Amino acid sequence: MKRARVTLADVAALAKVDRAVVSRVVNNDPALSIRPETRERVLAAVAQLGYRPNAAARSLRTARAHMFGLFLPDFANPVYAEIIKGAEAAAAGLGCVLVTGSSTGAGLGGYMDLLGQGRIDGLLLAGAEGESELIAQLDRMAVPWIMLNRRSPAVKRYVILDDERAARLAVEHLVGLGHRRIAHLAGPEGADTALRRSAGWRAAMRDAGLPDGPIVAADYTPAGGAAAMAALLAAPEPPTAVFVANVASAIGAMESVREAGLDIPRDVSMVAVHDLDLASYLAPPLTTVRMPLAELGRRGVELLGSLKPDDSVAEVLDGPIELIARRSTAPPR
Amino acid sequence: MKRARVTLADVAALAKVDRAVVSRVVNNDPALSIRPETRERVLAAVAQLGYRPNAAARSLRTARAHMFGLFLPDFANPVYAEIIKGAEAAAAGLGCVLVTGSSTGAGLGGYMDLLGQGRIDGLLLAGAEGESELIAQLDRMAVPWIMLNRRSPAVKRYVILDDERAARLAVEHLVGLGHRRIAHLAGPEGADTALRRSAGWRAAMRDAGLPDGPIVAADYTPAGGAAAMAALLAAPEPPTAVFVANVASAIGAMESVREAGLDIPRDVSMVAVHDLDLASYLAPPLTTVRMPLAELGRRGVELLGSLKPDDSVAEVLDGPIELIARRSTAPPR
DNA sequence: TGTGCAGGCTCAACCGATTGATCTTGAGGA
DNA sequence: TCCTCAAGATCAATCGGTTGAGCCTGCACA
Repeated sequence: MKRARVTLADVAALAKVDRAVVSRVVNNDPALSIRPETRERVLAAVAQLGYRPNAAARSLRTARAHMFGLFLPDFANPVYAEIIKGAEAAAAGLGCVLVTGSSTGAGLGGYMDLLGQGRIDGLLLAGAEGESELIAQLDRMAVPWIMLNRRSPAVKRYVILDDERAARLAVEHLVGLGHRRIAHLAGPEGADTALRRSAGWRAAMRDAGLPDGPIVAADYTPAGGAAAMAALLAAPEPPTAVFVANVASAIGAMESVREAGLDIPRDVSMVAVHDLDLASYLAPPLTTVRMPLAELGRRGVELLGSLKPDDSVAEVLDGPIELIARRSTAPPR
Repeated sequence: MKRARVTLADVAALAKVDRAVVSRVVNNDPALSIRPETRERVLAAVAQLGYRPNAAARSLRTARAHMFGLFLPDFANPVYAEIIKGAEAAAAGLGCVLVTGSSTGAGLGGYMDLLGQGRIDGLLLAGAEGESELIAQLDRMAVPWIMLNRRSPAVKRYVILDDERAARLAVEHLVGLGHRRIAHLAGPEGADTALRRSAGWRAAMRDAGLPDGPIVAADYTPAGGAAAMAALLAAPEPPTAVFVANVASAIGAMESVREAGLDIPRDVSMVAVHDLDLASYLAPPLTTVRMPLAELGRRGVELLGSLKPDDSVAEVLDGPIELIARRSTAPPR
């Protein structure tokens, strides 16, 4: 294993020019006027030595890290995988990489401690955890941040999806099939996405001239969904359809329906927010509303890259939202 | 939003000491002898100004980035989520953060280009993509690397799990239930994990005095599993049980069984490698073999942190491997 | 009174790239 | 012949921490 550690100076020596020239050639400095043959010599030296600029030195001098942070609750939730993909691609487009951190580690505070000063050019906060103390700390550290799919209480710094519309699509689908008693298996209390989806459900029910059905809150996990669904089914007059706020909960909810000896969609129709590959392989294949999650990650990075420090952002991302009808929804009996 | 940019010099000025003292206090340099009251003054100044060391400057001087890379095929596969969690926790324990990259972006080559020189102290390569060209490049860049759950062809630099044992456990479970025609829905051809799991299956069959059943290769995806399972079922004498090399494939395989009008476990028993939360919520709940995936990530980081550059590692991780019996396995009819 | 020594700090070089300022050379014009 | 100017390249300060070497001061001991 050869240990190289090639620096600007090495390249400069080989090309017989000053380090400054090499730097300017490497960075394509438009202010540089140089003879073509000199440029060739430099590029040849770069190639021959396999030179790559030292990230730390560059960051130190330019005060740009070429790195974005992405903090999320849990890698195990495939919904975040989509967001990561979009963010990663956008970052790569800007010549940057992504550092990811999750709440399953030391939490946002611990994560920021590990990062230290100036390691990232901006931070994306996906999902939960909006502790304003930490936000204040981010501001003190001069790190631009944006919340993804979650509004910040104080400052306008977020990109969200049109969850209300997603909910409407889902409910309208159920109404169109003839359902009238449509329950809502909502997200965790206080979660912003949960609120927006609930609002959409309520609005759509009203528009259809239907009374609000029962609503139960649950974590965005299979276990949470299972418990909540059991509660809904235990009611004296159970719903004929359920609008589930998240596909992870829906997976658990389906299990509860089976446990209760009922059939989807014969006894209960089910539609959930967020489309995953997995949805088509569930039993029965789950009807979902596809949301532009990758787009959300992409846009977040894009904004971090272009935003001025004190600008506020309050964007409802205008991506395709569509109902993917599968076999978990059917007319009521 | 206040923009601070507090440096060592600011702290030193406030505490009326030299920058060197502040640096040594902050880093708990044992070689420093200092009066307690001075130390107090320094710490007070640090706290008052909210000083945090600049990561770039520190990296530049010490040639340590306090950052590890983790490259994986796809964030959407929950198996990698487990590995990430373990790696993240271990990195945090070493005071480091994790940069993740995936093949869905620009690939390993592009990822390394983005990282540049000296940004990471080591790289974990999870899953596929073992192009030796890139490995050579890593060596040139003096980046220690380790493959996770995949052996490298040339150099001994890997940590793997005991996939052969996992396969044995699965097959023995099926044999114990009375199955004799046990098929294998293997991983992608050439994948190292696939080979090891196949070997385990073959060995366990032999030990049980059974002839090898049919074997079909598939991607570690639901779609791959579905296609492969369909092929197995189309055989003149279909198996009564299937050992599936990966839980993602199993999800697709289950769907194929249902499509064929058959029942799990009445007509076909199924057991898959890797336990996920999700497995208990499938229909029926899937019997799996739990592997210490988080442990794998943890150990990878640990080795990166302690390994000397040219050491070789060839470790079979000794973590708990256990069969989680659920309802997808039963005696044959 | 001088010497030795250690405790407690300070000095300053260095890591590697960037970038505004400056120098050199040769051509063209007066 | 002298001056101007621009192309083409170099100089050197700078980013913020780290760290080995060195500098004071005061005390102990002879």
